[in-house]
Amino acid sequence: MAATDKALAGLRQMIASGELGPGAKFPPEPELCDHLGVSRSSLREAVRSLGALGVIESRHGSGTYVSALDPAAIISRFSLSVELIPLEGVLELLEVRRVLESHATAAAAARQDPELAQRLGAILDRLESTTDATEIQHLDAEFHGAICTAGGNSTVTALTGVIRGRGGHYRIFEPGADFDAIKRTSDRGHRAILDAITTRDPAAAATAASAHIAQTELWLRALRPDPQPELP
Amino acid sequence: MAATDKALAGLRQMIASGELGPGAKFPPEPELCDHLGVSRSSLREAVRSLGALGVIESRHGSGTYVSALDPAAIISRFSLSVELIPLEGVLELLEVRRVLESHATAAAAARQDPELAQRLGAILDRLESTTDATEIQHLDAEFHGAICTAGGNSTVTALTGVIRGRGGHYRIFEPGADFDAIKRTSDRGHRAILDAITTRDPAAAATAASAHIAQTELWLRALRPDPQPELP
DNA sequence: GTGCCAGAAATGGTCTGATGACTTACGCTT
DNA sequence: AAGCGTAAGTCATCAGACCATTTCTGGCAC
Repeated sequence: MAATDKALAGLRQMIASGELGPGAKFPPEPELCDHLGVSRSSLREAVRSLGALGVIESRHGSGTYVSALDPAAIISRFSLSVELIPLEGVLELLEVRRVLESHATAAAAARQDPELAQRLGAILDRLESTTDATEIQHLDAEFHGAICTAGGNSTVTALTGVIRGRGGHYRIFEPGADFDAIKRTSDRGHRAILDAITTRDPAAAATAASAHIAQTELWLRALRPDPQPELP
Repeated sequence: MAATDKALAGLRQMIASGELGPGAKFPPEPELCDHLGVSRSSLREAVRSLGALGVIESRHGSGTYVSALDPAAIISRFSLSVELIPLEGVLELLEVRRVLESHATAAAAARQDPELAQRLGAILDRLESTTDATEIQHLDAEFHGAICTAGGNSTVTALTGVIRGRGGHYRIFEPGADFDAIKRTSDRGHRAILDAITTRDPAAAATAASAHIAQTELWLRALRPDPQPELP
């Protein structure tokens, strides 16, 4: 087995066996090299691999630690790869978002939480009064994110967030011929979702969310040419 | 910005900008070091990071290439991190699987595909006649995997597969007091799913799949102590 | 005794150079 | 034209040195 793979397997085993739980500190690099039988370079490459996956994290001058191993945090790391997926693949991902988010929206509607509806309404008021593409994107994320959070499953929130972030790189809301029509349709969709939540109608909420995201899929399909994601 | 981060950003930018598409080959390491302004160690750590995420892959003696950037392949890389998530988190993930897989099962039922029903029936025949834990796990994966594939979204198939694989590390089907009852309930659940697919009833299929996976969640909750995932 | 500060120790981050291992391409032989 | 061996190209690994950051420790001032 290759050196880096050996180190990778060893590190994973230390976590999987329970020897090191969430937040635990690894031995210093020289000690790990000795224990795993690889050079420092190979060990460090293995550490980077697990770091990219959100499993461990190194702090300069302090040490290397097992992460919290929280599913939401780990899924968020996916954005590093998802942001590079071409449009073809993004459309498949949007189906995942549609299914998960309509589920979460129904769960949010089932909750007896007037404060949530009020907060969502405030977001929509701001969203409907702006035409700035960046602001639209942020408020849209805030709206859907708040609903998913109310849905109660942080993993779903993280996953839908990653996918939504990827879709956001395709600027639907650029000033153009169709801008007004698209914006009006989008605003209507958001209001339909909020109405269903306000009236505590989970089935209507699921339908509204599903339709809203399906509409986004249609817009993206029309945008095929020239995707230019911006990296942070 | 740190050297490795600089290299990471540079590599991602080369892909995101379209300079290098799926399958394209990167320049040799020394050239990349020069271009990105970092040492070879730092470059290699950045490459490993993106490799772990399934974005690029290095082939010894050949070169470093952009991966296919297929969403299903990228999601499959998640198993490296998901397999390390503690039981608490796995339960949240199972809700994701339940929602996605019941959707995919409904889609499979909507298809007019007698050959699928026949194939699934053959799997269940084998599954019902075995009591070996490993074989049960494999046949269960084959059954649900075939259904998800028929659902038509490879991203959903990959995601549910990763989560199912994680759950599989908790051995529900170990010989014990409840083995017979659990096995019988599980078999019944599978048959209910197949019946719904055979009769082309998407709603019933979604319900059956959802109930079946919810049952798994209950069994896992009862298994809290001593999870020992086996790494390959 | 408490709080602060400087220095020392511990630890990860980066760079350099050399060597090994594998793949690919080329040219030679048959 | 096919097969084969060699050479070039490329990634994999190791070793050692030095830098940057964090953390610990001891002593000093109050």
